[in-house]
Amino acid sequence: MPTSTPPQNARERQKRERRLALIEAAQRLVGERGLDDVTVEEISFAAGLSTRTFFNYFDSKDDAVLGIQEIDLDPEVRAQFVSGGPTGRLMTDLEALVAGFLKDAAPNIEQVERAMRLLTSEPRLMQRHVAWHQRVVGEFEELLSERRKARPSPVDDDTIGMVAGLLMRSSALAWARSGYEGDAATHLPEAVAQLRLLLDD
Amino acid sequence: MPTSTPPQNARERQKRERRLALIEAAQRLVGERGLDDVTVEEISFAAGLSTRTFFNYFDSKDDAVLGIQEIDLDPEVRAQFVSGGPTGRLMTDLEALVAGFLKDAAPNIEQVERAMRLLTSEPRLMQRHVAWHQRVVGEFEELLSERRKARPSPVDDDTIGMVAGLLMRSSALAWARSGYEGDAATHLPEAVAQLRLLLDD
DNA sequence: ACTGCAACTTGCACTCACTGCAAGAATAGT
DNA sequence: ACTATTCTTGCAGTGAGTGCAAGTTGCAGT
Repeated sequence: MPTSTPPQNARERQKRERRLALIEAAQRLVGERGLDDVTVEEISFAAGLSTRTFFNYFDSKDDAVLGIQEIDLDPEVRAQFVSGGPTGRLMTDLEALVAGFLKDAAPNIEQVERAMRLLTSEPRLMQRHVAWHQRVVGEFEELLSERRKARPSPVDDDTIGMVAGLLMRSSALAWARSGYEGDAATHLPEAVAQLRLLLDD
Repeated sequence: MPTSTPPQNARERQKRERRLALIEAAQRLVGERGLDDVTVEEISFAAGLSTRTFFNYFDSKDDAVLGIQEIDLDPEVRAQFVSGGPTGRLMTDLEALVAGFLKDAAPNIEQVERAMRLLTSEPRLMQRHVAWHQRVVGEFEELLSERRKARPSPVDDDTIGMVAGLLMRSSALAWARSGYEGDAATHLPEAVAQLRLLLDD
């Protein structure tokens, strides 16, 4: 059961369709010709929209290629983490939180996969990608400072947030290495294990 | 004794001076008026150079504000790490490596401090900053894959690189929190301790 | 169906970051 | 002093991104 109910009215549907069309066009054209040889005008035209409208949907060309969107974590996962759950052990709960994010961030697996492939062929995109990643870490930190009330920790938000970000990225990389089998959250335990291994060296 | 010998010939000296002038002008003007209300033309003029020359020194306005430059790690630190030293224990050696980077990355303390302050007042800069940070992590990974020959590790380069990046950032943050007392490397042990604390939760 | 409303799209005009090129100035080596 | 090299600069151009105001389209109530 999807947490976000699919849109019923025409407005919402069109919005989603247009967004999708823009991402699809951007990824396809950039894949064919390279990031710097595709203009926003071309992407917009290919998606059947005006250039101006493109910028109603995305802040930049790069964002469209990466399909970057607002992150809205499953409220249930969020609530549970903030209230000190699900297990009460921080590292374990962090794992659950990151898994929730990974599920939310990838509504469309193929799109994410394409984005990750373009990320390696177009290094410039990495900039926007890590900026997004940083925003997610910021989100983690907010949740942490709330959770702190329910269950204090001697470790500061920055460190925990960065570790959460590390786990997210590490499992995404493992997922890519596996040839995009299943979903990224599958590789989370592996990421945690690697981290422990290093620290216990 | 500084590892990089100061430049003797006029060319090198001017280059450094012009670079400095551009950074100084960029930081000052952006601090006064905000990132989006300062043009590259104004920065260049304030530094006594042409707009075109600005782009011979920096790839973007943001880079100048942050004073981003090529990273060239102390060859000695580099060689020692690659050959499996200084202690042979990965986490400890990583700490030494990061300390080396922190020293190299901050040739001018005040400049770095100003950059870090602007980083909080101008969120857009964070994008370029993390992109730079990512480049450094990439550098770490190269060193790791070389070190691997001398001293293999069961942990993969990605994870180690990210942990090194985490330590670098964590100690920079602690340094900022301390009101920029001394230098960032001072706070490295603290960063490691925090990380261990979290993992051993 | 009609109407008024709000959301969305679009064209237009504009600013400015950034680039390639070619000419000119400064500097280093001999 | 002569020359090769390196660096600066102006110029002309591309294209990303923005504010605005005028249209268009879907929505809700009557």
